[in-house]
Amino acid sequence: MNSGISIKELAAALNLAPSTVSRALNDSYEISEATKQKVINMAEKLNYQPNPFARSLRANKSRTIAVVIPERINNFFAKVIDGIEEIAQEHGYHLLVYNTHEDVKKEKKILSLLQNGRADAIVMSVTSQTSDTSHLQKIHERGLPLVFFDRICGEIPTTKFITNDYESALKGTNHLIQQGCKKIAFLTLSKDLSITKERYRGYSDALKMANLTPEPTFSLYCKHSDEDNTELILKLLQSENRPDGIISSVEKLAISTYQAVRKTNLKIPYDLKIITFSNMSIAGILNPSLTTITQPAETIGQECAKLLIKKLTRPRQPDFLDQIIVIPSQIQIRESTMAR
Amino acid sequence: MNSGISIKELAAALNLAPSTVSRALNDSYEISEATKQKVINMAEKLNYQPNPFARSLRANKSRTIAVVIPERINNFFAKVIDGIEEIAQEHGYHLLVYNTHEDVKKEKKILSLLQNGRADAIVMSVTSQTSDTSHLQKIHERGLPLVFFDRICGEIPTTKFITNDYESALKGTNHLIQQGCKKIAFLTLSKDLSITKERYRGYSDALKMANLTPEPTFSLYCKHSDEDNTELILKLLQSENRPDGIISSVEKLAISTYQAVRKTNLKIPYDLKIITFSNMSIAGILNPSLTTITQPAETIGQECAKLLIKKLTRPRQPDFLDQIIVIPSQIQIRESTMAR
DNA sequence: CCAAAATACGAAAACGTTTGCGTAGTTTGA
DNA sequence: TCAAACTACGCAAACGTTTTCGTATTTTGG
Repeated sequence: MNSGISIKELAAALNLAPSTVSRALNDSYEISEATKQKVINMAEKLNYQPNPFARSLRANKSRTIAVVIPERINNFFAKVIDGIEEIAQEHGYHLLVYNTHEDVKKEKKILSLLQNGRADAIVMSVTSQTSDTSHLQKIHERGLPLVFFDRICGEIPTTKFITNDYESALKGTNHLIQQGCKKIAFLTLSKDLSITKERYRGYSDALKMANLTPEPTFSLYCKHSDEDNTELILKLLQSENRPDGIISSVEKLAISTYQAVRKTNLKIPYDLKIITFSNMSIAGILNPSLTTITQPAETIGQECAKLLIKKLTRPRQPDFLDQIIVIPSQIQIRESTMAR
Repeated sequence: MNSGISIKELAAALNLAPSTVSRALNDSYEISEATKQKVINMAEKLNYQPNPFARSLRANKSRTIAVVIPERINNFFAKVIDGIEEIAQEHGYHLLVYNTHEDVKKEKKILSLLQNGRADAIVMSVTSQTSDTSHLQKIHERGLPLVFFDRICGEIPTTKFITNDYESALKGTNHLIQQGCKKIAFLTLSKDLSITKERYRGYSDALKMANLTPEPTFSLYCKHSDEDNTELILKLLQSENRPDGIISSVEKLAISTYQAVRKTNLKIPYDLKIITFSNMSIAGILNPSLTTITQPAETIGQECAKLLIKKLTRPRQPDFLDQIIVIPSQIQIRESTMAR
């Protein structure tokens, strides 16, 4: 299989002890320059590659970060991972990536697997089903560095990275109001999600500030397949007292809304305006083009990774502060929220 | 850090030898049922988690598969990884995922890192820059199981999984011809890519069969940013002898085409018809909706993983055959290729 | 009833690193 | 000049598993 040579064989080829070779390769001050050069040259010549598992076993470090996301076919999460990977690679760290598929059972299973030290740290965004957080608590209590992003878990005292969910939702809703909307609906995945709560707060406060009352039926909690969501939204659009504006908490519900609108006689933005949290690059070529609240995905990933790397690579770092770091989104206004 | 208990401590708690505990946990026939139960119960009670690095070191296996892709923000690759992960998880395998960002230098660096046995196998899709394949050859010669999908490397004698690129491109081009196109352009990334060659062959043969001649200027090789691509396509569309049909080898060039068309007076499908290889779920809500050749992404991932797992989990498996396994795409006809 | 086989477990080595400790040989310092 | 310090390296243990080999005890069989 992995027929590489070991440090013993390398040492034998040099008539040196393995310990000397190890120190030479690790640039120890105890080894003379001459010897170091010899070792390095021979290592190059024989293509010596240190066995990562022996290293990990010895050092109790894996140089690996686990990333746990609820969805892979998602521009936001993909970009976050790109950001994490960028920083991780700079420091020689590898990424184990796990997709929970929005399934809390899978999330628990995966976190359980990660208890054994396979990864030095975990960066994750929880499932829309995650309300019981004992599995997360267990990981944190075990001392495994854990940070959250986007869909965070408030109960765990660690650092979380999010965008300005409240403010963006407030601004987004305000934008709809300014464009003339009176009956604004809020689309999201699950009540349990941190982002749902914050974004709903922003939505709700914006309505109140405009002396509009948030109707209960205008908050749509979608959990199922894209088809089911489209159906739900269609029903809302066909109801007697239909909304004239929509703010969507996640990208795919905006897509479902476009799908649903196609089955009606409604026209965006004339009969219905819509704004969504989204990292779609193609929002601009939808017809009508889609107004988005663009989350700083890569930056979030980079910041997560930077924090982890700092903790993992420097000696005696303190535990992560129980804090929420906010990186603001940018609203891109397009046709879907044009005033008539 | 990872303050779990070791098998020694577990053995001590049971007044047994570590070897006995190990055998008990691995359900060895040499251990009595009574002892097995005791061990299992105590392991549960003390939350014993075997150290994966000790195992890997001992067994020279990592239970890890490396996935190397050129782009993460891409529905096709995301779905393939989902497929790989599904099968891998069923067999207790973990996924290290690397994004080369279409950069062959990064590809080389990553493959170099993978030489040390960190992963038991590699499944990858090469960069659009990959023409020299020595780094891939080296991995293969080292005996590390390696399979390719989609963007394959013909020089390496191993198993490759692709879709019916030639046939799909042929059918897709034929479809354009049937819908009335006379001047059909072909968009792709790089001449070096396997998929480019096959899909171009299909495109070219379809033209010949219809007594049309493929014009050199109608083959667009895009390498740069989305903006540059849009510019390139725009120039093509504004040229004197502009195409009336486009078949795009990759999703994002179809998107760029939509972007470019927006800057002209052309109307899809009246002035220009377009079909593309794509795994976008939202092809249907583009305006006009986009005719696609949908690759069986999940299946490709699953098949890659199945093949690898078979080799990794069964004793004395032969090396992968030097063969290409074809899983057909499905053409979904939508508005973008409607006849006038 | 006793040799042979089967059962159930333990001791120790091995996987490939890194590192604490020991030590020749050399250099330093008063 | 001679003890002290330093230089440059080797020995061996340790990380946590799994597995080979060995063996005491029990069971089987003729």
